[in-house]
Amino acid sequence: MSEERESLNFLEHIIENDLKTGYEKNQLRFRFPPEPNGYLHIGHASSICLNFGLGLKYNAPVNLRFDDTNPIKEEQEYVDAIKRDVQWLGFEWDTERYASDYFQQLYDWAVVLIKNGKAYVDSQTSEEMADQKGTPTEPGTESPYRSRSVEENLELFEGMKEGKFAEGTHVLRAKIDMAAQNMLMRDPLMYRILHRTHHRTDTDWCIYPMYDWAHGQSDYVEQVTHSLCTLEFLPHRELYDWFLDQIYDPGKIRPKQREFARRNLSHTVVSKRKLLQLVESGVVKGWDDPRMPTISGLRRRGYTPESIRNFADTIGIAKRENLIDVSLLEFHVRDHLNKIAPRVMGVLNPLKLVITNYPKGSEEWLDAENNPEDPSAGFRKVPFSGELYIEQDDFREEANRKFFRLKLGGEVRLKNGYIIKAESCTKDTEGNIIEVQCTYDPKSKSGSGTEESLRKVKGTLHWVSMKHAIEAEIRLYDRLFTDESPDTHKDKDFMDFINPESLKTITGYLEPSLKDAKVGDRVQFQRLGYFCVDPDSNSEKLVFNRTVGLRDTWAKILRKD
RNA sequence: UGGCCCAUGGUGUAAUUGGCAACACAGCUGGUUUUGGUCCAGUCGUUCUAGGUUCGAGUCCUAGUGGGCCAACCA
Repeated sequence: MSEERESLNFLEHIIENDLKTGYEKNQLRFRFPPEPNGYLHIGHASSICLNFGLGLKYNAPVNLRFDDTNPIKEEQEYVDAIKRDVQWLGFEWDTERYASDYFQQLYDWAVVLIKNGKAYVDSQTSEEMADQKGTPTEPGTESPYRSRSVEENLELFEGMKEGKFAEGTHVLRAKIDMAAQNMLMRDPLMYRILHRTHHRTDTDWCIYPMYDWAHGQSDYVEQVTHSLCTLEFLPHRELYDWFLDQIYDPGKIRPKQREFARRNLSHTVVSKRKLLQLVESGVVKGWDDPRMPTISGLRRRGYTPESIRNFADTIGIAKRENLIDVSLLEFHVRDHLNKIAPRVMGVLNPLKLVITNYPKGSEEWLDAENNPEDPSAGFRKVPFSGELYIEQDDFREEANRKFFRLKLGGEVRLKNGYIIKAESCTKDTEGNIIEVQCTYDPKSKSGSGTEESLRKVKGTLHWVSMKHAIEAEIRLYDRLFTDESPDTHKDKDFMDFINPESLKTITGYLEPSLKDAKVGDRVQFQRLGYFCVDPDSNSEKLVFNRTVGLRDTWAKILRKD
């Protein structure tokens, strides 16, 4: 047995340390806190895997908490989509929570702050307050309303809550320090007036807490021990702690905010605003377009939850800037699909192949192994006949020794079938090859055990019988952007890097066993890649998405030459 | 022109906390193979710079360089 020490990421080190110096293991608690204002993407997946992964590792509960403090942007539709995505990834939350569950508690605590002289109602415009904020190098100036009496503040705040004031007329601010180095400590807003309908509290409230006032207190209510967020919230930590100081009961768990660097994936964007722009501009067909880095897009593309979890585990977590190559994500989906996807044959760029010595009009059904990686997957039958389709790329009139495929006078095996030899080909008036004529060796049938069947030939081609083939729409996807980091160029917009060839739709010819394929089924088209059945399929027509191509050594050789 | 955070092979992340810099991916070479897939073996390549502390520094200190973040009634 290996005695290798398990390597920990920096957050696990923090937790281990906390376990040594204070917390009991059974006190640990985490949370994943999405705002329900958009769809989850691969970056969220990483955060989900981090938080729920820690929950699994330490056998600690993880809450799913919706950070729903802004009724202008948040909708039930997003709540539903987020829950579906987290579940699909394979995680179970302990309890489903909402920041809006705590609106009353938050209000009560705000009253405490006012009574303690730690918060006040400001009645200036947002422009005036912005002017007084100062800059990172100059201190701000205090609001003329900063010294209102506790009684007046209480009355105004209650009035705000009762809906007596119009939006924008008053806010509640924490009274901290207008000269603080940290801009967030310069009397940050705690509440604003919003006469809006909230997806859960309806019209119960016309004041809504700001993120900083809601998040840490929600962690505290839930007794979350480690509140993990991305690096841009680092300056918020001081405020997070200040707010907790105002309400903290020493007998309870005091949550800690810790920050990690968000994972950036190459050749894509993940900001909700930019994703929305892709949808609204029609570059993609929707949030779940298979080219989108959303979880719903990846799901539709054919990614498995396992592959995404493995990806997240592999890339780890740290505090430095990063750009993870999308090929690593592709590696993980291939790795998983290789183990589970049944093999089938399909031809995407058909070239007619005629076997001149095959008995006219006859056919036979050959045995084909479903998955060499999984013997228990068994075998199926595929029909063979004298007229087949092969890939155009698999035939050349002449070629050098590196070309393992079919060339005139050369031999090749048809997968699960016979060894054939190309004798001649036919061209159209423009010189394009439109048909290949060949002969086959009847004794070379796969699996027959004959001497001829055991002959080694250099290449093996996939094929389908023309007569038995079923047609399907095949959607071939490529990266959405031509640049590895499209939204980091100062002089160019990310939309300038849209890959015009991110989607190619063609007709493919598939073996008939695919007739009963169901939406979501994942298969490997042998020698081509992994494909899955798209929800656009119906009883008339099958639609396949290419999840990812197979590793292609031949393409690499071609590139080098 | 203030403060804070970060810096390890091409990419991402580790390094038993100051003790022989490693793992995955990518690359390259070869082998197996009825998928130019998978699998197997091998190989290339790393601590931003300059000082300092120390028997010993990727790790600690100082300075520099480079990158990121900070002035929404967003989260």
